[in-house]
Amino acid sequence: MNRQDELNLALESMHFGFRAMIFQPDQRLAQLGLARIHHRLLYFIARHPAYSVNELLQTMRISKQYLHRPLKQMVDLGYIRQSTDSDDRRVRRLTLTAKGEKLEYELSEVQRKRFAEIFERAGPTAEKHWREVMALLSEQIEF
Amino acid sequence: MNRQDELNLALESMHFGFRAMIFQPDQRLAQLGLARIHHRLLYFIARHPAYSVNELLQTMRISKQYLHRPLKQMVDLGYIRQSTDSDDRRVRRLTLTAKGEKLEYELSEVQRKRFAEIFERAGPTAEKHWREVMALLSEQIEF
DNA sequence: ATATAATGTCAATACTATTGACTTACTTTT
DNA sequence: AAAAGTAAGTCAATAGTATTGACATTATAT
Repeated sequence: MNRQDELNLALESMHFGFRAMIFQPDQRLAQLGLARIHHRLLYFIARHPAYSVNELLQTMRISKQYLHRPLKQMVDLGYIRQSTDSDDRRVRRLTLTAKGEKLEYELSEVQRKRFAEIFERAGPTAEKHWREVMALLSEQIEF
Repeated sequence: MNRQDELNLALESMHFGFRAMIFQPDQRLAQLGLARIHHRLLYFIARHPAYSVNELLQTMRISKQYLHRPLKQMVDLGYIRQSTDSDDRRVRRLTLTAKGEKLEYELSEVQRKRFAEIFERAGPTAEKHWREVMALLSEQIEF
C-alpha cells in the first residue's frame, strides 16, 4: 500500500469512526423526539456549568440563530435551567437540571464506555498517541 | 484530571477533529455549488472504479434515495461516467471522468496533506497507534 | 440621553439523510 | 412464454444540521 492509500484510509476511518460514535446516542435521542444538537447542548453545559449563552456559542462554534431553537426547547422541556447573572442582568447563566444531568449522563456514557473499551483494548501508549494526533487534528485552521 | 474528563476530551477531539477535516473541502465545494456528499461520491468512486450503484450504496452506507440526486448531478455535470455492465445490463458501472478525477484529487488532497503533516509531527509510532484506535472505533456496532 | 452589549426571535436558504411508494429495465426461474 | 426477482431510477414527504439577515428587547456603560 502506498502513502496515498494509507492517508485515504485515515480519512475513511475519521468518517466512519465519527458515524459509529454518534450512532447509538442518535437512536436514543430520536426516541425522545430530540436530536444530536440537543445532546451537544447538554454535553457542553454539563462541562461548563453556569455558562453564558455567548460562552456556549463560542465553545460550540455555532451561530446564535441555530442555538436558539434547541436551547429554548431544552429549557421548555426542563433539561436546562436559565438564570440571570447577579452582576450583569443581561447575561443568562445556563445550568443542567437534575433531568438534564441524567440525560446527559445517559447519552455521553454510551460514548465514553465505547472509548474506554477501545482504549483498554489498544493499551495506554496507543491511547496517548491517539490523543496526540487528535489534538493536532482539532487545532483550528482559521474560522 | 479523572478518567471521565479524559474520556470527555476524547469525545470532543473527535467532534472538533471531524469538523476541522471537512472545513476546507466544504468551502471549496460551496464555491462550485456542490456539497460534502458530492465529495464523498467522488472519493468512493475514485477508490473503487467501475463500482455498481448497489456496491456504492453499501460502501457509503446511505440510502438509494439519498444517493440518487447528488449522483445524477455529478453525472449531468460530467464528473462521473455511467456505463452499462457488459454481463448484466441492469447494472450501471460508475467511474470518474478526467474532470471528476481532478476535482476528487483537489478536494481529498487538502485532507491528505493535513494528515500527512500531522503524522509527520506526531511520528510513525503515534500514527500507527492512532490507526489502531481508529480502526477499533470504526468497527460497525450493528447497522 | 445615547451608545454598546447580551440575548431573543422570525424568516429564508441550503445541505444531510431517511422512508415510502412506485416505475422501468433486465435477468432468472418455472 | 409467464412469473418472479433484482438493479436502478424517481417523486414526495419528513426531519435534522447549520447558516445569514434583520430586527427587537433588555440592561449596562459613557
